[in-house]
Amino acid sequence: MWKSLVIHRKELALQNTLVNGQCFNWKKLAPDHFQGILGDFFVTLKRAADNDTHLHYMTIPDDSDGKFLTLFKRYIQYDTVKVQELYAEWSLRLKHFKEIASHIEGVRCVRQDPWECTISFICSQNNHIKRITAMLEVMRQQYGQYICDVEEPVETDASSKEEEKKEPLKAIRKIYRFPTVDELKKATEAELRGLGFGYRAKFIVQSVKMIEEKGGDKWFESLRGKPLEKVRAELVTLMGVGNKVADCIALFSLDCADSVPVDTHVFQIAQKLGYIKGLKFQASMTDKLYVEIGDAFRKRFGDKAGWAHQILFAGDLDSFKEVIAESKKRSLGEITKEENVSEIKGGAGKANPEEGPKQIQNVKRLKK
DNA sequence: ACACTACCTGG
DNA sequence: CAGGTAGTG
Repeated sequence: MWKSLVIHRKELALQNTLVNGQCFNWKKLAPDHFQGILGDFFVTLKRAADNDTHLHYMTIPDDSDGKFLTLFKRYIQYDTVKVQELYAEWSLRLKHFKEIASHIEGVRCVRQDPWECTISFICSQNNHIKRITAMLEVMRQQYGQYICDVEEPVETDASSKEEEKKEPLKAIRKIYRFPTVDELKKATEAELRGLGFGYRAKFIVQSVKMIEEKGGDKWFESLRGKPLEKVRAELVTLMGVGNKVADCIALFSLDCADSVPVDTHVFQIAQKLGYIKGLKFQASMTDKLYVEIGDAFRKRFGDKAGWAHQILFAGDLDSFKEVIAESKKRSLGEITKEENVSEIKGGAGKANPEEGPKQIQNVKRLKK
């Protein structure tokens, strides 16, 4: 049974929020048509082309008591964050932010379950979204609780396309929820390797054990509300969790809106644009440098810098790449030149008077 | 503190 | 090479 929730496209664009790399539990069936697994529910989300204000949803099991709606609202931070206000504020404050953001409206950070988020991002290292999504699907099917069957059009390759054009093949996809700590505890390294997790298999097994020893879900909950530095320090103790993954977990599941995950791409952009203090080029990421780049973002965007980061880099997906690549480059360059940005509400980071755009002269290639 | 590398797998 | 990390000099 279909129901609907009032939320404008500009507050939540399914494409820009659900499959931008912050979570891996959603599948795009068509534009504005997605399916995913959220808690105990299998969810279908849809927007009509002629309706900007309503989001339609259907779940299995049916949401007869509104339990899903509560869960979903918390997931998208419906009551707590208005992204249009953030867009407006940064657009006003920072030249060209608007230019970028106008191409990628409705980007939100979702508030995920920290346990699922942690395992997901351990899988994300040195990996791409498509495979991460596939790996986690396998993990759910192997260790999670069964929810339901869903009929889906089967993926066709080019050669067989002709014959299947008339009546597209349907396949049954079995939907399972994400395993609990106890459920995933049963997985062995060999098992996970066999399932295609590669060298991450060991990290998962060890981290699951560590998480359990620390108290599981209760440990994660105890991290909420703590400052980012503290949260990151705790998370980094897990095997397979470094700064970047820790920041992803903090931002996407533990309410650290000021967390700025610095991946290789952000690192390279920051370097070229002189986000980094001093003129000396550094070939590799260090703890110090990592924090420095994050601080540069926090100084410019304030206590929700992680959201700004997410909006700016959500556009790095193929669908947007060409459209905004140029405007983004200019924009980020512009941002470094902005004065007085530390006045932004809740602006964090230390003021640094002598900081300014410094073109790095001899930027050698990062990778060969 | 920083540099460098191995590491699973597949597009 | 891909939205990294642990381990080693």
